Amino acid sequence: VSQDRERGDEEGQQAGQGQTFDWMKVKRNPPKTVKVSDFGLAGAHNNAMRTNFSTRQLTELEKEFHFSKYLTRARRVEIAATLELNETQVKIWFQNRRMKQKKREREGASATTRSSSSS
Amino acid sequence: VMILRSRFLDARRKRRNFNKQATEILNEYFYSHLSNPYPSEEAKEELAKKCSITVSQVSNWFGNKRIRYKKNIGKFQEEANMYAARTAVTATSVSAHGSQANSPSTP
DNA sequence: TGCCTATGATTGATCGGCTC
DNA sequence: CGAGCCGATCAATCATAGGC
Repeated sequence: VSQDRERGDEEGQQAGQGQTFDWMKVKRNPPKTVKVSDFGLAGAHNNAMRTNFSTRQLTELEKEFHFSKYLTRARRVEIAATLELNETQVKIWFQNRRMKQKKREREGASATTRSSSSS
Repeated sequence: VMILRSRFLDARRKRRNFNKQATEILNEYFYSHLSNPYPSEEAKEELAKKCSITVSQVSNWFGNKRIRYKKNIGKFQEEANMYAARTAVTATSVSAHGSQANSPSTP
């Protein structure tokens, strides 16, 4: 029957209509791609936002991925240095790349599931 | 710099909008679960079948919808009320009847 | 025809949970 | 106890579709 529970409205400010649920308040922490010493920033924290990989970097990463879906610590260090990226960025790229491939396989498989629907 | 957006392999971005029927189904689910618009894998599959689209597309749709909704709740108010009213009827059919004018729960 | 908004897809990075 | 992985999601952006 009743299935509602939550809330912690402390702000005390609301338009009034559709209530504000938790998922609407979710905020992601900004990336921490700390890239110190680069520009004379007067601030203190330098969070680099979404990195835009160059075509060269993507090409290299793609090549590596084809060679091996998983990275070894050594390989990661090497690639990061070569492409001027953080080890974390390389690690995450492979992570995302694997997920991307899996998604593709899944979608492609469903299409293959056709043809012989014999009887 | 600017550079390269050569997403040279973005031909697939030849997107096409979904049918109005599909959008109806997706919105109906979204607004009837506004407190938690995160369909389970099973729910996504069912929605995908009903809408004749892939599960990934259902995920994309919910992902975009959630982000854009919370980005500008006011802009979706009308749409929200419309679907809320439309689905409110089904909820009341179970219990006695109660009131259906507005949304339940009001702290 | 040009311009602006709506919308589907892509993707670097985050979040929580699990394994080792 | 922490590092890497998975699965889901976020958030910003791309490129096109649609309306005027």
